[in-house]
Amino acid sequence: MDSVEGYVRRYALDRLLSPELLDALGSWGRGPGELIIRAGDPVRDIHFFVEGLAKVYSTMENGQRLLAAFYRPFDVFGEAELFSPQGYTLSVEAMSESFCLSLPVAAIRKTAERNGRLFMYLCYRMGAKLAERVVAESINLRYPVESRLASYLFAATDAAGWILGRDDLGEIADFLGSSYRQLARVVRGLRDEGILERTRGRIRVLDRPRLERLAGDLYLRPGMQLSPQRFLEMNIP
Amino acid sequence: MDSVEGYVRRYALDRLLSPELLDALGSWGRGPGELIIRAGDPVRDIHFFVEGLAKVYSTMENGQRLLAAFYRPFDVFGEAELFSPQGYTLSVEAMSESFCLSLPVAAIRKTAERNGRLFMYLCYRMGAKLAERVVAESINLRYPVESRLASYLFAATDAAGWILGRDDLGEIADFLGSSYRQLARVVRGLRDEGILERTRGRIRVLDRPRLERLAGDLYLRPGMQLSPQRFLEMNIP
DNA sequence: CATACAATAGGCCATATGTCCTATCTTGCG
DNA sequence: CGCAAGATAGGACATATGGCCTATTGTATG
Repeated sequence: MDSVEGYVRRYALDRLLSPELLDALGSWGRGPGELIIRAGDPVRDIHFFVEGLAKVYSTMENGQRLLAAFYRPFDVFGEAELFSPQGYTLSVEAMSESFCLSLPVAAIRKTAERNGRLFMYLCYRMGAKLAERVVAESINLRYPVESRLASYLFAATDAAGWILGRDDLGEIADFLGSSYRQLARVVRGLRDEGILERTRGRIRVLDRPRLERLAGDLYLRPGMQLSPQRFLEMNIP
Repeated sequence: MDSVEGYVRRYALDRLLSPELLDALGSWGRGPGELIIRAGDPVRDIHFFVEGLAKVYSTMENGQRLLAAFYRPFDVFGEAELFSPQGYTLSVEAMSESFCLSLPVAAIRKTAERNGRLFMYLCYRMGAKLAERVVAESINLRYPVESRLASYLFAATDAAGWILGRDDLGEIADFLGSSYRQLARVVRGLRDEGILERTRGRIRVLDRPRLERLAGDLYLRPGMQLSPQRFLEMNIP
């Protein structure tokens, strides 16, 4: 973990934000399992995600959830709701020790005229997120639960194969839009094939390469994303 | 159909765009079944959709498609790819006589510093589209083909119940992420219940209220969208 | 340690959907 | 008119998935 100034430098936020906005930056951390954003809460800030691993999901009226994506730094949360009076659409949950810089929406609105670069970056980032959603949607709809579980495990396990965060099978079924029953079947199938093992109720991935081949390449498509610095270099003459 | 100036006035584009960008506006129309945007084409313009009905879909490597949304004026197409070097992500197809104003990306980049309002509006619109995608995704994943077909028909039929555009059952199955076989079964079910009829291969909706109840409320959620004018009024002091 | 509760494991059956195949129907064209 | 290509209708069967239920295991708590 670094200081606010350290993160500002690391991600060139001083080239993205006007001085007033730099002054308005707050900062805070969350531990595994804690919420960074709760869907439905009023939108007071947008958040720059600078440290950790987070998952993003929606919650339907009946309480069912659906995993949207995993995010790693650098990224932005809550920007989609910048002009929405409805509150946050998605919940964001830390899966490891995480750290954010927050920027009050009120400050953004007040200084909008002087922060064209921020809006350009947000346009870039939201455009990319839209494209990601389309890919994820196609895959979610057409691939079996096995592929979706493989994607989930591929993105959400550490090097030793243990799942990050504290989700049990029920939670994972929920996130994947599957039933507990079906997920249990699929887990057994993967276990029988030696791709993972279950020790005291915990899932551990044994054969990461094979898991990747099963995964529909859903989450965490790597390297497609520009930091603010690279974005500015490529788009501001 | 109106003149470019007429549309500019109608949607207050002169308050959204700098004079250089207003001058750079082009215009063109498309008939039913014609493409407004072809996925993969290089991104030369963003498009303001001012007249007609259009559907937006993605195409996967294997040729399968997936319907993303139906759009009516006012809306923007191609803005998600404004900063993307990858070409358009989605295809947009006119379903009725349609008309667009196009704005060259090169002109936007050149005048970016003077067009903060455009970027703000695009942030607003993309944020809303992201939220829509999340809702559509949950519904697509958890609702049966029957609901998705109901949504499709609800959004894509005229007052007399005839389907707009020239899609046959095969195309619709493709768009809904279903098989032809399953879609045919579902169509028969709806026909047996008197919700629609089939005359010489054409589908016609008979009982729109019942169809709406079946639909997962997927496409065309109404009234949630601000024109540029209303957006500016609410967000620019 | 004993109990209670939550999570896991898996049987059983119904439904939704996909794949393959064949017959019928439409439509454009010679 | 009569044929050929494409679209539609539907049977037969396999797979994916969901819902319900029961037994077992793990864990927290008194």
